[in-house]
Amino acid sequence: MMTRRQRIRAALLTWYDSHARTLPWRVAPDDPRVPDPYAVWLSEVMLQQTTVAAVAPRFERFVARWPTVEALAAAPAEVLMAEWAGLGYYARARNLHACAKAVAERGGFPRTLEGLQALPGIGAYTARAIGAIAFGLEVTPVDGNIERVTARLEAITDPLPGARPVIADAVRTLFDDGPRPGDTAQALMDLGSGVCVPRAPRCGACPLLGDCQGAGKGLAAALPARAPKAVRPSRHGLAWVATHKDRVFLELRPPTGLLGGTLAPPTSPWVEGGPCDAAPPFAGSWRPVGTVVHVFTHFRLTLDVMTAAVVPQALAGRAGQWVERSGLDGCGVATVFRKALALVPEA
DNA sequence: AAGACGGGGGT
DNA sequence: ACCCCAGTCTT
Repeated sequence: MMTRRQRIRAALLTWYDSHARTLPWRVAPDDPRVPDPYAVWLSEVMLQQTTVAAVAPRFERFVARWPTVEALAAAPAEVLMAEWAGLGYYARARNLHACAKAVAERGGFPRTLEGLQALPGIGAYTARAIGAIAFGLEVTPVDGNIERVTARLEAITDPLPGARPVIADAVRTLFDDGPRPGDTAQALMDLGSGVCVPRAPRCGACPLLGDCQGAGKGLAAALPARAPKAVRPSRHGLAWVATHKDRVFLELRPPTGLLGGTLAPPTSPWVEGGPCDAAPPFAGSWRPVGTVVHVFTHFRLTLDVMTAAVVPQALAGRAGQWVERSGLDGCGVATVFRKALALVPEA
């Protein structure tokens, strides 16, 4: 007689053996090779707060350019930032570099949860993901996917974020301390990504349907419950895009804070309330070329874009660089400023 | 405990 | 156009 836990784990792994996604950083379930901790770490950091579709091509570029953690550690920071541009949460790129240096220095990744979690940019989730997938530690990472799968499986109706510890306990009880921990974690991720999806779960395709208490109660689509969302404030600002022939003037933003370490045109402060009337950073025949709306996690930005043809001498003493418009891809410009620069007509 | 921190995808 | 999604670090 199998217990419910045994049934769930067996069904999950059997499903994974035939349905595992093929991903650039993944070792297939029937492949005897051991996953490369560098690839597991890099992919998991890139995947924090984002999606497989966005990460896959960027991951391939990263490993082609830096095949080992030692190579990444030796990369110049601005080159790494340029490769990261567009992926968001730029502190991850800074921490990635710091982590690579620390790992190269100590001669490899630590093989314990505590050792992993002490590294920059590796928290409770990523430590468990690397531990389970790369080192076979019998632990289960809890990301949004696994949280959702588990809340449904166990019909946990308390709202997030308060329910987080309850769900984490359920994950431990069901999935820790068993065989194939890396495949178990990846199976849960694939299930959450393709079957047990947020809005309209495909319960008919789920290998765990028979043991899913949420589906049994008709609750699956409604779980996990969430506390009411906070209202997102609105801020306004101006961006000044100086042009000279086929170049635009960009500055390096401060290393920490919003979009830290990325290249951007000069902007006004971004203030709550109506349009602002800040003075341009330097003289020019400024004219408006349009407006960009960009939504950040904690506010919505309306950016009015101004442009002027400016001779470089007029900016003498101002730190920054004139960048060719054709070279803007790969040079560390965040998405909001790519949208702004796209509004500026060719000289 | 709460807030800061991007961007992309579905509807 | 709007809504939803998702880890780590700092304060």
